[in-house]
Amino acid sequence: MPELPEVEYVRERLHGWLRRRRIVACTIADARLVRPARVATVERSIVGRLVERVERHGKWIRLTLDDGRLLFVHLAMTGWFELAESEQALRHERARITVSGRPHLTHVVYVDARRWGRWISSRSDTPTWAHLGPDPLNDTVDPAALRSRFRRSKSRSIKEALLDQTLLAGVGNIQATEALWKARVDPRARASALGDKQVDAILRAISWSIARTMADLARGERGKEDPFLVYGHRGQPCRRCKTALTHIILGGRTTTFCPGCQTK
DNA sequence: ATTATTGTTGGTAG
DNA sequence: TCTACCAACAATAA
Repeated sequence: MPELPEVEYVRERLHGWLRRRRIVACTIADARLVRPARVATVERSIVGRLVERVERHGKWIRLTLDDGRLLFVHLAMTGWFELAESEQALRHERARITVSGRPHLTHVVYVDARRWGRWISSRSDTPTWAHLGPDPLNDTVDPAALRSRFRRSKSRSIKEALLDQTLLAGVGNIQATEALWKARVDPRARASALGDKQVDAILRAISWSIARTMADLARGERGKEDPFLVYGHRGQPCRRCKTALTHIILGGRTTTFCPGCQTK
């Protein structure tokens, strides 16, 4: 389910469950999760270690262990973490980390219906992590730097550019759709053609959208009625100008927008 | 039965 | 080397 706000929510929970705890057991039930590494190798690399840090950049989570070992986790479309009360496997459980605790052992379970998620155990940052763009929640994004990155792409739309994790980390299809509506920018506009004002408006809109989703999560609104203004609302009247929202495919993803008030 | 889905990646072509 | 495009990955819900 996750884009940046959901991944941050997961990170906060993991931090509470794992930080300063010792990993006493790890079972990886799905070899796909760690491919091309071996399940036993990854399990062995983290068992016995203390978890020192749980961090996030974009949609990636990085656990730092007390010997410097790093465990990178990507939730992809349907990855999530839950606490399990017993040895009984949860629905779609793919892996489990058991940590020592007071008073009992804690079973932190990774569930993932579609099995697109990834765990990577490494002694140093992966190239993917190293190449991520600035994180709109953790970092101060430099609008001028972002504009110059946008200008380098010849033909790409702003919608496609926003999904490029090396430009900005953590923005997914929902956040991009919502932010472009909020910023009144046509998703088909060439990224290279955007003016300073538009880029500034998009950055503000991304922060707004992330903050709104995080507030919903904090209120425990997950799975409640849909909080989005345009995503998934094709055919409905635009809340600003009443024009019917339409949709197109950009970068292989459904993109809903208002043809009336989102301009190039 | 059909269609859609909040994400990345590897291959290919240019 | 870089950019762009697209199929593939897999399970569920409407």
